[in-house]
Amino acid sequence: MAVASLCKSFCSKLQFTSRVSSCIRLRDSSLKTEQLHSQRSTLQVCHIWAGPTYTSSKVLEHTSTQDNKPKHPPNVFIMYLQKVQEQIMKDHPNASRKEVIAIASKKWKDVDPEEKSHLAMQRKDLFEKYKDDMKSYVDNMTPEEMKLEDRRKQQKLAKKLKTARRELGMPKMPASAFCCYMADQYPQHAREDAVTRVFKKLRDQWNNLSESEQEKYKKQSAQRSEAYKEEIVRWEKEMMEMGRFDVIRKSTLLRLAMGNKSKKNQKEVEEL
DNA sequence: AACCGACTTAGTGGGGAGTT
DNA sequence: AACTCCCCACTAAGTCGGTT
Repeated sequence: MAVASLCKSFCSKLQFTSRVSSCIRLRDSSLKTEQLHSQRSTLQVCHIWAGPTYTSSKVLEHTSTQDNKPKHPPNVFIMYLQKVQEQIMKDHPNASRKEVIAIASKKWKDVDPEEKSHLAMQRKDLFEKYKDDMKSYVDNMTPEEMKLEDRRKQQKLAKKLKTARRELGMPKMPASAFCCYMADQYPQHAREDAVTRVFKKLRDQWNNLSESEQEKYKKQSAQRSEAYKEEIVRWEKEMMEMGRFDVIRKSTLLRLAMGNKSKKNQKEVEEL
């Protein structure tokens, strides 16, 4: 709450138009109050709070839904980085994050072995505490936390799958008739009004189009859909040849398994 | 044992989800 | 599809835990 009130008071005094994207940090509560007192952090947080979507209630909502999962402690270099970065930023006010890390990395090589071992000891303690905290977290997980953990795992898998598919060039889903209409019309109206209003206008226009006028876009969409079907079959065949069954759609795998009429095979596929 | 992936920090640019 | 804004990869070095 100290963070909230501090930011609110600054936001009321200052008018910011731009925003800082790293608002996630706030939700992680990793920005300490002391850090906020430094001008740099305060300004950054005020950027976040001054933004149109991150109102105080939203941030509070995020923090209140935080689970209690212990965080993995940083390694010794990260601990060192945290220690020296403020000074580096003071000495090199225009340095990018990458440059700050590079400077710290260079300094790290010359750090006194005694200091390194001191940090290592600190780190060891933190890790022991982390293990204890983690154990009691796992032992005392609430049904909500279990659900959250499951969701995390699923999200992670989904993300991995998505990235793999993208990297392997999976064809994109075809655009709907409405999307085809938007693609056709939007450029002509883009500068007329705010985006949401243009979209509303085009939505209304779309709804008022006659059957025959809509037909043109339905045809376009159908063509794309046909092309997609061919592309995806080709792509999935290619993936099978590469042995990448993990990226192929479940429906295709199921169909193949059914085609083989092998119940064992189908079971295996379903288990994927 | 050796290797690999995931994770730790913060700022930032870019990707992508959500919106119509 | 275009746009906004949220979210994530990237960057550094080191470490853990799982797999080969």
